[in-house]
Amino acid sequence: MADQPTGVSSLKTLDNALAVLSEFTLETPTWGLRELSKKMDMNHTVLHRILRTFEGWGYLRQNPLTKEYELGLKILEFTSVVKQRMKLSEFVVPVMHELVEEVGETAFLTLKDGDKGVTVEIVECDRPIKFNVSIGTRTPLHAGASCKVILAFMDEEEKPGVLPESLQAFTARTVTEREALIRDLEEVRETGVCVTKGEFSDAVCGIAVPLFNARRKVVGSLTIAGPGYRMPDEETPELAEKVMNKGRIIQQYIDRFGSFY
Amino acid sequence: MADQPTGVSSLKTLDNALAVLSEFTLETPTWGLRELSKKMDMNHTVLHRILRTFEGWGYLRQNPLTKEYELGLKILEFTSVVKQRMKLSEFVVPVMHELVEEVGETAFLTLKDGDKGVTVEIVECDRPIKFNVSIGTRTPLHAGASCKVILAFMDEEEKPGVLPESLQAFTARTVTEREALIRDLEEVRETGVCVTKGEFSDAVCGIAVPLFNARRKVVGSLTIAGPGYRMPDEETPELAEKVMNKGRIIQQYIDRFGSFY
DNA sequence: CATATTGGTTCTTATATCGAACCACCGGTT
DNA sequence: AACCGGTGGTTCGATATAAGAACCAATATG
Repeated sequence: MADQPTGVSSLKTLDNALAVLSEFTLETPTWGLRELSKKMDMNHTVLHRILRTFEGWGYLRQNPLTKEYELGLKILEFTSVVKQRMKLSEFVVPVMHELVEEVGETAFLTLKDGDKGVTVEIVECDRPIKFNVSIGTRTPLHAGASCKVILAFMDEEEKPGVLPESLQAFTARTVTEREALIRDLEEVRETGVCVTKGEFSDAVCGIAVPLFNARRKVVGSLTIAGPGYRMPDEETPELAEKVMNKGRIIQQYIDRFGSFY
Repeated sequence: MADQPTGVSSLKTLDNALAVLSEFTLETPTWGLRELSKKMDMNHTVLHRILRTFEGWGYLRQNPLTKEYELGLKILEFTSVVKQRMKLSEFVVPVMHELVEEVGETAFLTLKDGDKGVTVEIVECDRPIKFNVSIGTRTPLHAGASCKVILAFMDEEEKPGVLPESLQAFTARTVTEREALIRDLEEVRETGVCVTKGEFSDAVCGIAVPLFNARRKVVGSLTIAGPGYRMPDEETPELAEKVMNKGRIIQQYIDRFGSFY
């Protein structure tokens, strides 16, 4: 998390507050008042007021024993709203379940949000070893099948804005060469599907197809991912075909009901 | 949504902002600037700044076509944090799945949050007709099995604070008589399980057992719910037994790993 | 083409936030 | 017990900051 504020036309108090909220992450889900005030280099009185206000609304709550603050249950209220807005559960998830049945690997749906891909829905497969990811995860667009396929189908003029100067390497196999990446993307555009091996996480193979809105702009992707040894090269074409089929079904749904502007 | 602020030691700007955010509900997920400013009786300039600040952080986003605002994907980031904090996915959900297999109805986990019960996890059954509920739903504690069972096991001194003056009726069968409710709760405490029929939603039967934290305070409940005709009186004892069994397993887990302070 | 919307911006005033200094409490040291 | 360093929490005056009337620009409607 720990995003940057926009800086333009924003409320300082609210900016501060949201910066505070963003510190409650998977890595550091709880904070003491003083502890967080040091971390953020923020006057502890100011921080205290912010925490209390959030607490009053249920966004945060204080552990009565340790006095530490953590995210409150109020947050959960919004997830239903977001998801229903994306119309995910009623139609897309069942299709994802079918896909998981067919391929035996975890499937997930990614949406483009600015210069990041966000995992918005996951259907896990029923095996002890499987690809693991959390809802809400944000990753740059240049690595991993789910994100690369989005990048591949973006308008040329939009790309410069979302690609950073230097492409961060997540594994030894992440494509960090601009030229190489562009060649990759061209191939993805030709075949209509993106297959990656260990680019974002070691030993993970991903197969992804793009999803478009009514104006033919990429808005996200449908992906399956699993351990590389279960997805050898000779089987990927067959798997890719299955992902593309389900992708087409979801696409038809989007076209008809116009979600994901 | 649309909760009240606490009023004590809070930041007005942030309070305003959170009040704004709370207007983005399942019923009204999108708002135009002027439209919302009227609804909230708030100067549109002020509102505009709030919306823009939220937008800058990804909590809201503006539909570029309609110019309306809606919740952004940033929200999803937090859900993983909350859930992992509750340690739900890794252990509790599998147990809930087992329960759903056994009884063939939807199961859900409710946590007490102040004077409300919050649905934090749902495992739906695999039937066309089933009980439906959204994650994050907040309901008063006096109606429905999932909430009544929490109320039943709360400390006596804590109850006055959470029970409103008049008990809202959700259906014709909601218990709104204080005396009757107290008798119900006593029975629940004796049997250790709460069975309700159509108290919160018409024709819905719910069976719930309480969950306690390390200090033996009720923190939530495990519930199954389905259409009344599939859960006739003669079968409820058997179903209740199954819910209690799974409840015990989850309870053991909580006792060992101490989630849900 | 006038009117009434909409979203968005500017600039002044007054108000709401900041933050130093302040408790009260707790646990360990001396 | 007195002291220290560490919590979380509170108070109140100075001033930075957000409120809001008046203002665009654009679109839609008659």
